[in-house]
Amino acid sequence: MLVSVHFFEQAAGGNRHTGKVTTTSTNSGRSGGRTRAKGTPALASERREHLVRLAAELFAEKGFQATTVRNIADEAGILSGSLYHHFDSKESIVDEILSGFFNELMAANRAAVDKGGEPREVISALVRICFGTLEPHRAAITVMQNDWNYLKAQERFAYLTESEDEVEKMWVTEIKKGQKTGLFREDIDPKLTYRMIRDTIWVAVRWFQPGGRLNAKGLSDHYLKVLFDGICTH
Amino acid sequence: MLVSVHFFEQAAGGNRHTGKVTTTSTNSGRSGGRTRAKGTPALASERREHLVRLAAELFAEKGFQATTVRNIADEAGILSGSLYHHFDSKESIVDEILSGFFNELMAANRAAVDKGGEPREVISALVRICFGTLEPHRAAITVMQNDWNYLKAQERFAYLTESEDEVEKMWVTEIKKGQKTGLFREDIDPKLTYRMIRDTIWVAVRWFQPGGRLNAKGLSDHYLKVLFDGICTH
DNA sequence: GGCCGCCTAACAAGCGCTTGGCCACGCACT
DNA sequence: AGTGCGTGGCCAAGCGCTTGTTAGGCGGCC
Repeated sequence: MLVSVHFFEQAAGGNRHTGKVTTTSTNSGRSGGRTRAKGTPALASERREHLVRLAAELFAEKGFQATTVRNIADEAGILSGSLYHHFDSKESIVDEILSGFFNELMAANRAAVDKGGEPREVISALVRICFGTLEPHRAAITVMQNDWNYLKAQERFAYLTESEDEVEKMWVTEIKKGQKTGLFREDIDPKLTYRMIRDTIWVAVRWFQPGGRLNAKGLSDHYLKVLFDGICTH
Repeated sequence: MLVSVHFFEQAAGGNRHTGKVTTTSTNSGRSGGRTRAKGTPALASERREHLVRLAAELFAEKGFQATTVRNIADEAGILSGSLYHHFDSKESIVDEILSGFFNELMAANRAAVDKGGEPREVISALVRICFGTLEPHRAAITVMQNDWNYLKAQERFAYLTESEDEVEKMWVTEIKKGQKTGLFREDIDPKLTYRMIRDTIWVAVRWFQPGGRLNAKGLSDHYLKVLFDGICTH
């Protein structure tokens, strides 16, 4: 609504709707180049991937539901209907983004747990993994924050809930292990503690800026300090 | 000819609209008796407040943008257009909910800071205040979580940003004070720490259940333990 | 010639909101 | 007692607009 980011090469290219004025020249000017050069038959569509990245950028700013297919098309300099040549629905776009993110995240999480070690080390690793995804997967995390309820209600995105459950088990197991070995306090609730850690990390996507004062490592270090030892001096 | 209408048209008119039957009980109680008793001219509309509460419940589940005026009207057993007899826009409904919440929150925050005391006590009080609003103001907090970006872009809701800034100053001031007196560690970033605390608290509205295992006090106690001293034993 | 990428043009459904009117009630006034 | 009238609550109908999606066609490249 408020956006209207678009650049104007589109004005020439799109040449608008009711404008009519002979489409013809339209194409010639804009995508005429296309310049996919010579070789490269574009494995599994290079254009498609580009569109996904454009969509991801918009999702990262406003979330999934708040982004319209016309927003995405505008950003790409095409019309909304043309998107359906590459995707069969708006949801399949976000599916591609989300499943990619979750595959990577779950693989990294499992590796960290399988590697073993002291609970403190494992949890440190998990925290670092999560913060580490903040930059490369901003879109997926934003969508996960804003549209979780909407998406998880659809069976297509059942993997969201499944992944969530699996991750929770990892964390709770590790926290309990730490309590047994006397490393962690007995008077904290494992499940509750996990939830708060999880939320604190992911919600950071709202104010985290890739080029900003703090990078993923700085955030992780800071948070782990507070998490393990608190903000008080001892 | 036209006279014939009188008796039942109202009852029929009540649950109209495509059969549907709506929420039933709502109506029966509603315009049938009307029963506003005798005196009580209903100061500033008692009906209106009821509608606000219904809307708040829906906002608490799905957020503001995801809730339609027809959802609200359905819940009340009336047609969407009828809502505009009480409110002049959908936004004025959420405004009522949000401004009420922020007035209460800010007053409590200011009181806690003005009361003074050790930074640890002040911060404890602030944390408890926030967790304490989770139950009575679920709707406002959910909206604040889901629709913050959309709302803060409109000047009508300028008080959101203003309040946010004021609260941040309170927290940062208090944290820095604690660092100066040697109570809090020097190696934490006040602003960053505040943000993480804030987010952790508010985001709890997603899984917090009023009748559940933990109430606001339980949550506060647990969180303050971890915040001040960490999850490790010492 | 076949495919890829895109346009044109529309669709049905849903959105927030408006307009105009009907009805029941309560108060005031004859 | 009756009449008149204001008012609060709602319905009926539909406005203009946006949403995701579809159908068919056209042009350039291998």
